[in-house]
Amino acid sequence: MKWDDIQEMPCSVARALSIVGDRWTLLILRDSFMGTKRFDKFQKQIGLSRHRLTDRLNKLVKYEILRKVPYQEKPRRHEYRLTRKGVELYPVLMTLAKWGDNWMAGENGPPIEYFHTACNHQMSMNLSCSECGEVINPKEVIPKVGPGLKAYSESVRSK
Amino acid sequence: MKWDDIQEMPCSVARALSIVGDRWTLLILRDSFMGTKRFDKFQKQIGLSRHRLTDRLNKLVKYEILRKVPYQEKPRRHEYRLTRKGVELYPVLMTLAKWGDNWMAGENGPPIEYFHTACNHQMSMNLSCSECGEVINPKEVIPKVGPGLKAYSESVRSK
DNA sequence: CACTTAAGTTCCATTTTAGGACTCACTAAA
DNA sequence: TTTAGTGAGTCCTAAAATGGAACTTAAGTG
Repeated sequence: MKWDDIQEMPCSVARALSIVGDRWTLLILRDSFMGTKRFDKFQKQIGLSRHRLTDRLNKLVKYEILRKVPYQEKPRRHEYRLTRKGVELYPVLMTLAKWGDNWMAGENGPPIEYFHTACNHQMSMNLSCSECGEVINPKEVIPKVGPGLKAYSESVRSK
Repeated sequence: MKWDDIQEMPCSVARALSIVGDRWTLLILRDSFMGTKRFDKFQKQIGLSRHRLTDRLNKLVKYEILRKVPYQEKPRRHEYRLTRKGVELYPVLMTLAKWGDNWMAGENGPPIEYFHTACNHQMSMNLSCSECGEVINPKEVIPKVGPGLKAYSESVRSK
């Protein structure tokens, strides 16, 4: 199976990873969320080759996760900003960060801490139910076949 | 920068990705959460080469995200089960899935839907604040230098 | 004019990956 | 008692992805 094929899988995790699941893309997005917008800054902060960075940024623009916004003419220069679609990857980054904090931080503790201005507390983030608001326990969540998978199975069967 | 070097970065996202941020690992874990435990089953469901799978499973065992549990002797066979550390990757998978549902599902809708037995509703998952319980708005979260980053800067400066 | 900056490109050597064939230890079927 | 099958790998080679350094373009600076 080639990497590009996983985009076809009837699985939202696979489809998301087909865009964001390579070596560097999530690190680029981490920097985007921290305010980085320009090519050289990404390159220095992340330390990947310029070649790769060009590639990844173009892919993110193609999939409308970042967009190029000109910030000067003569010479024409532009910066990369998160779109709505990009901003919605925030939970992915934050859950990764939390797991890293919990399991990979080492003796010095987490590198970054988070402060919630809405309630004035240092905090961490949990998953909660959109309906009842309670914190999620994985055992209380049951995955069921949804319309996308049903349609897929039918289309496979009819071949 | 080599891939292995990102583990040294003072960033929890980078450290988490150094383990789960390659082409296949999160797909393996997705299957683990869906109940898959055996080599061949992973291989068939994901469609990666056996060679890669061996590699990835060993890495996950090494980092104590999965553990090998024997289920028969003669010949000795074992299955791969999530550890506590592994189970705590649940939010990462679910936030990826939600993003995929929202942005990559296509006209047929999401392949999987989720049902919360605690409240008896079909639901999706949000990030909420550990302190006040409110749903998180990224703009209301301020990252601050934590102890891990402070220790790191000091150790760099003293060189 | 020589130097610098931002944002890429080009080239080449090295790494990683995909996919198929092969192995090993055992069990079940003919 | 050969034959086939299964689970879990290992080995090999060609193809793809990557890292690093040097080069390019279009300005602006001293």
